[in-house]
Amino acid sequence: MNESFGEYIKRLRTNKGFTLTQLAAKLGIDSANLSKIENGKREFDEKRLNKLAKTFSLNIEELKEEFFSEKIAKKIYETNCSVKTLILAEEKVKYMKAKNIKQGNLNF
Amino acid sequence: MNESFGEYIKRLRTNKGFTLTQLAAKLGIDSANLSKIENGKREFDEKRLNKLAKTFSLNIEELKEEFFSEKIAKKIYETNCSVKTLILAEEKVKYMKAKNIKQGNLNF
DNA sequence: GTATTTTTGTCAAATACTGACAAGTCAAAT
DNA sequence: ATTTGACTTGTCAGTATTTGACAAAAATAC
Repeated sequence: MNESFGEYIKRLRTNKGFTLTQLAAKLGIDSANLSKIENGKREFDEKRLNKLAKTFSLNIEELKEEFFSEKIAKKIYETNCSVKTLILAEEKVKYMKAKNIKQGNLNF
Repeated sequence: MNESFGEYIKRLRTNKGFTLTQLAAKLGIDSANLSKIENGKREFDEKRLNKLAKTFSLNIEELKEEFFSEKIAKKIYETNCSVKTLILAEEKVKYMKAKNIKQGNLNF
């Protein structure tokens, strides 16, 4: 069990026997774009998560986990950061949360 | 020791007794923008990291750690994800690396 | 072979980001 | 009270990035 979000969608789609065109229609996008999404050349738009969940009867929370973990993974991958950097990042998140709870804003 | 990247810059600057205008000039930006950066309302452009390091005689690697950890932290914060999601993300990073070493591309 | 499915290239439109400028607040000095 | 300097905020045009659509090519199935 290890795959990109695109591969995840592709697996769901083929398991159900859908073509790109069929699923794309359900999601409200072009089949060419869906192809790119599955192959990691485009991003899946967050606003379509609900349609995706509905189509495959997925728990929306689990789906979001899959989706957001991908976003974070990309960031980690693209910055090519070390474990040390990750730990620092988690500390910063705590700091952000503490600060924004106090101040009630979203600045960061 | 816990601060945002903006606060980090501000601390460096004030410790040296620089004004916004002075540091901004060294970095090649407007003082108004530097103010926004320090207050978390703008992003610091990666291409200016070297000038920043030089100005304050910082180790560029440590500076990058500070910089990239912030980027990752923001992603984590903005997706409001759980620890579980983070663990999943790290697995995905491993997967990405393994896959792209094999395939030699950067698609994800 | 043809038909269907998938992938790729390209483009304009939409979106987001950047740096600069002007105008604003504020505190300290005179 | 006015001026000065440091900092902050709002706005805006220019830039860069991302998006969805269409056409065409490539791969797969029949």
